[in-house]
Amino acid sequence: MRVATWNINSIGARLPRLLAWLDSAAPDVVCLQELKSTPEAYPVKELQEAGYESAVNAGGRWNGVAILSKVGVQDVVLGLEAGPGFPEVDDPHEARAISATCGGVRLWSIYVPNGREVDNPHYAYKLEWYKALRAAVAADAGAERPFAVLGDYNVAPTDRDVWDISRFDANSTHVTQAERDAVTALETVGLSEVMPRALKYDVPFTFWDYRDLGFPKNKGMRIDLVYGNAPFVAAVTDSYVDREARKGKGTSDHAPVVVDLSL
DNA sequence: ATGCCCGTTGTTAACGGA
Repeated sequence: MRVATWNINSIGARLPRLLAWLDSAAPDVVCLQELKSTPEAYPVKELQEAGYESAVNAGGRWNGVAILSKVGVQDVVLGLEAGPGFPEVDDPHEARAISATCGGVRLWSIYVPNGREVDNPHYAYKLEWYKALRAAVAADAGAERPFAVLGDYNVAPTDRDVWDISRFDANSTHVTQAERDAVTALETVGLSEVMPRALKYDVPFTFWDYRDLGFPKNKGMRIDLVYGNAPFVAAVTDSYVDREARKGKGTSDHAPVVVDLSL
């Protein structure tokens, strides 16, 4: 089974690129983030014609997550509301999480709040959101069924996971110890990271800013991550960041992360 | 070549992204 995660930065604008990538990479399941779509505008028919069922949590102009599957989508849950400790900071109805069971694997697609600046209330919201996520996934993480949380974590786990750490200051998000601790705290409930291969260069960045020739200069960040429970990690045969999908016109600013499983 | 931001909206400026 091949699963993937991709922040596509608008499913409306990205549909041609998405369909082409589904055809070439042929994943069984894809976790998508940043749909930037209303439920009505979500291209359910086009994706069906490509062979994928959709579970969708669409938030309109901002956010939005989905799970595409060729192997079924069962027991769909929208958001973190199902778990205790859902953060009440900012808008509690932002479309940032969805979970489903696909081909016997329980999967979450998450779009973690950006945080904006360390002194912005959105940063505290980001840390609260991580706490709620950990609580929400704890039971599945400890279970026997293969389980993984895939998505845009909006955190670079180490200094190596950004192109130049000296470009980040004390008010910069994505690289603070508190954010990194929030991610690694997922290990306390039984999850561990699946590290992808880079297809080029040493670090498998997943995001490059559109501005200032970010991609050609490889000024990237590794912020799209996969955490799985022990049965999921044991089944992994390969993982890589498909930076080819970042090339050319009309691309997302993120590249997909692909995980192959012997399931 | 991978090339000088992009997507959305009570749109023609503002906001968010990271």
